[in-house]
Amino acid sequence: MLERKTRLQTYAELTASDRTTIQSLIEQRHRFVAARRDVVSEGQAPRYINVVIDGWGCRYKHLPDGRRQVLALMLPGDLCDANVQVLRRTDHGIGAITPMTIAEIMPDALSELAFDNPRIARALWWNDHVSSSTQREWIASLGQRSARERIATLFCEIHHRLKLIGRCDGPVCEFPLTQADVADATGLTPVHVNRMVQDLRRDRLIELSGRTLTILDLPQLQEVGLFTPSYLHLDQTILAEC
Amino acid sequence: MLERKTRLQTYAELTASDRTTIQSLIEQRHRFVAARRDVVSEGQAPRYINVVIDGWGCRYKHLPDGRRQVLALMLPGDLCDANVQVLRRTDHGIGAITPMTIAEIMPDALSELAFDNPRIARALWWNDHVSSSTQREWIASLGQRSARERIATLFCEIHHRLKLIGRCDGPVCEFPLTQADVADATGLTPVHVNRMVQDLRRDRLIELSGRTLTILDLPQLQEVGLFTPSYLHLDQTILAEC
DNA sequence: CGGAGCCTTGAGATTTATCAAGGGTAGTGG
DNA sequence: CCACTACCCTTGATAAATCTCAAGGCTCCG
Repeated sequence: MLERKTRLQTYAELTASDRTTIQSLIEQRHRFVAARRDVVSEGQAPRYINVVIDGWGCRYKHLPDGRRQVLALMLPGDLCDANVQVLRRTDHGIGAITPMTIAEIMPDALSELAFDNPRIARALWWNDHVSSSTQREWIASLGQRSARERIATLFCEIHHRLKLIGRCDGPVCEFPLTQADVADATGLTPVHVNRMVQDLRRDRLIELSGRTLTILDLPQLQEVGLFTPSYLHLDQTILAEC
Repeated sequence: MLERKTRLQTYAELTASDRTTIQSLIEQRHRFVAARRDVVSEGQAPRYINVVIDGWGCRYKHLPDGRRQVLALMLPGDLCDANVQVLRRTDHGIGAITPMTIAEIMPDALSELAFDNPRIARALWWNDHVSSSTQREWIASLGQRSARERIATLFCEIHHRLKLIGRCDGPVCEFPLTQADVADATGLTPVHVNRMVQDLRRDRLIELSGRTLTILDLPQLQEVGLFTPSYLHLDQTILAEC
């Protein structure tokens, strides 16, 4: 099994004992969610803080008439809703794209931990900050980038995030999203996503088949997508080098 | 002068003494920013936490090639960047739309205050939560709503937010955004914004001229925009009734 | 009076969506 | 092992939404 590494552990110089504490918190309660089922449904009152141990998911939201928008991708190590205890009910859902393993943490246990341990508090802080920054980049993407640019950007983001958690084999990584998922994330039609993906293939920038994405020319793909990884704040993470 | 009311004061049952404390924090250091100038520039290292006392601003971001996206509107009472001390440099800017009065708060003073006072901490928490929720709604808007729907939604959001801070006179409110600003916020072209605004006028849903917006038929406008105010979490604020 | 900034309008191009159909593939049950 | 189904990807033709370019008008202010 791949090393389990929460995103928290990438955000601050945690000591061995910090990690053990977090690890034990994470191991207490696991939940398995089948592909295409909800981890947290829209409107549901959140009871736990969910940490993705394995599998891919997404945060999503529906308009009143049923149109669906993916708000963020959740990859292994991601913390779903650090601050959501305040909420009566969530205004969005979290869905599993692949089968997922989720660690459920008691909110109180985590806040206690953060209270006692400034390094962990800081890591949580950072986690929020990065997801907020990523949300902002998605707004810019949806507002300003063309279809081709959005898709290129999405591929770049995924590549960088997977690399950070050690789930990239050079230019190759897993890619379990369907083109319909990509459409929901980019605000495009599945048909149009398909055409743009084919363009990127034709230009020898990527290969995509099965559930595998290969980035043939990352610098070029980044240029096509006007992608700069700064919003992921990889530079301020400990694992930036891996 | 209009009552100064920070957004914080709408998020928790603050006592008179809490308010005095916040008030004194806010009164210590004021800054005036001319219209169309930056409050915080992109890439700048933030030194203070900025609270909007008066005037309208926006959070914005540029793509590498210069395209500009407005990420959020900043109205009186809004806290610009509660958590940004962690950052070396911001990945976005904050610009003044009208002349603005900004209170600059020392980050340390605020965190100390939050540490000592759980009600204020809770209010800060809420503030973050609402802006995050609003960001999510903007993602959904840009991804899924048509031009007409986005513009209707923007008008509705502004109306509700202004009403909350007591800056609506019935259906009438100030609206200092140019159509180019609306274009940057909705990811559209100024020309197209113009046409959609005219449609909404023609349908007797709004009036917009000078710097004044009148919503002639709010329920209908909300329906056109598929707008539901829940993401603003007005229901959980103290001032929901005003 | 002259600018500058903003709004408005028209014509035509481009991007993206819609509708419809066919093909591949993996898993399932007989 | 084969047939079948379900899900996904692909393609084409056409329509709709949005953008681009260009020009003119209005209003406010110096």
